[in-house]
Amino acid sequence: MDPITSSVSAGDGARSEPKYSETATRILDAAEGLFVELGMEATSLRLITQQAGVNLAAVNYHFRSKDALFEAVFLRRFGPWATECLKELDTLEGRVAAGEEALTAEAVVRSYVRPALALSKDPARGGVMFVRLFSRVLVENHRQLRETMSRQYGELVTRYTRALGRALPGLTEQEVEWRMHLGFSVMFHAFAGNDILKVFGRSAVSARDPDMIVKHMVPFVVAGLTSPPAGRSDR
Amino acid sequence: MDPITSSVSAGDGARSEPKYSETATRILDAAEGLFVELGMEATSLRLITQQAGVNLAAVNYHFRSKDALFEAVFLRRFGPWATECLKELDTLEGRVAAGEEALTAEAVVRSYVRPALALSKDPARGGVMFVRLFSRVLVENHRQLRETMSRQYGELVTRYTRALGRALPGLTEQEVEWRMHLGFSVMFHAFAGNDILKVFGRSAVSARDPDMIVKHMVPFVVAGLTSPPAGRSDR
DNA sequence: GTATGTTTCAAACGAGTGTTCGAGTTGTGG
DNA sequence: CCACAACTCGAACACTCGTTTGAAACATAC
Repeated sequence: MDPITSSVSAGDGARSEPKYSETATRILDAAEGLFVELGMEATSLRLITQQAGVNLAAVNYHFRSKDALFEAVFLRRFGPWATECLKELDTLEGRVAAGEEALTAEAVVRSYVRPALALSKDPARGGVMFVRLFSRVLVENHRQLRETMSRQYGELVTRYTRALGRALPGLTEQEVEWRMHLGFSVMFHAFAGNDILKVFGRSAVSARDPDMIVKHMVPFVVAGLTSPPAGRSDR
Repeated sequence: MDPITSSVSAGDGARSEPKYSETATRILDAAEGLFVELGMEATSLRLITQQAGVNLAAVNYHFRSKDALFEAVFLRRFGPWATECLKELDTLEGRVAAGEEALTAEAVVRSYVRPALALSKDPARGGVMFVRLFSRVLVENHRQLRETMSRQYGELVTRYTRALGRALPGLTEQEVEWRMHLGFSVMFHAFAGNDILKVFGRSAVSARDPDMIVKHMVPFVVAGLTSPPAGRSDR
């Protein structure tokens, strides 16, 4: 029987983290690094399997297709991150409801930065790979993956928009969405190290220490989010 | 004789905008759109030449190779943008020296946003294509292109760093570089429409009107740039 | 007219792509 | 021991890829 259906859907309708066999894991690990470094199109299955030390046909056996492999590589990291984000939001909103904390933009930002930071510092969960992969997904056009994301993780963005809206009263819904977009964008690309200075060969900065990144990025993002509303009219 | 050497280097050592034959231009136009939409690796020369209505071999005749074509596609837009940015910086610094204007972060930001905005609104110069292409170059790894950039356009980033440093006294050189990186990153990805909400299928926002983008992005970036320095210590 | 240099074109080249297939191997329960 | 499923493996399939070639078409100058 093919191992795909047995691992991805674990029975009920709830989202679940599939367990992978050792071979499948080796493939995922190798593919992750190569997708991040070379991009999905430029990475061949032969390179992946060679680096993973498995047979070429194993990819199609375990993942059906290259596209499905990419999706699996991404979701393996994205799932846990999203789960942790929702948990952070839960506790934050709990504390706010209990009057123990104010719902500030910084608190919201930290609730999604913290899981990303934890991931970045944990090599066992892919380290900085996930963020770099995400920054690629933002720019490239993985239609199939986007469908999965909007189907399975729509709740995430809905809840963040609502929380940010409450943290930033005085802003229209459109303005909130704009700042969400900009704030998340900065985080992922900053973590991923997509540095303009690097493109120009002036990369003294990107020391790639995740703590350093957070230190510089969070104040930047918070300042952007909390800046006074843009001009009143719509032109 | 091959037309490459005759167009790219126009004699002296100065950077020059090469003139392209009609066939070469058709190729550049088609390639630009496809590289932006599909990425360089996923775009085949056959697709480009078919869409451009030229023979397949024309690419290698006019541009030597696919890699060189990509570089040409990018530099055709980047060159004019960089030139205009330097011009804006010149006039800004001139007015500052004459005491007619203060050197604010916003003025610096606008000096690189304005050329990008002008480009985005001018279909004859590629419209929004250039910014989207740049956002891809930020994420992907075009080694050859990066060498060209750092060789030919190092001045651009040097001058911006210096200007921003003067506009933001009180910041260390490292902090200035960090904010440069973050500020430019936001601009390109915002213009390019690399929207997180879009990935999740909640894309009510990205109306893609360049003026709208500027309206929301500039205050965000300026607020981030001018925010108080991060914590004093280095941890 | 011929000669010369530039540009186009159809066809092919060899290498590399994702995917499939069927035989082989391994491991587990009866 | 056997049957049966899960898994691995080498070989092949049917393409597509970027690039090259050599002959034709075109332009320009003498």
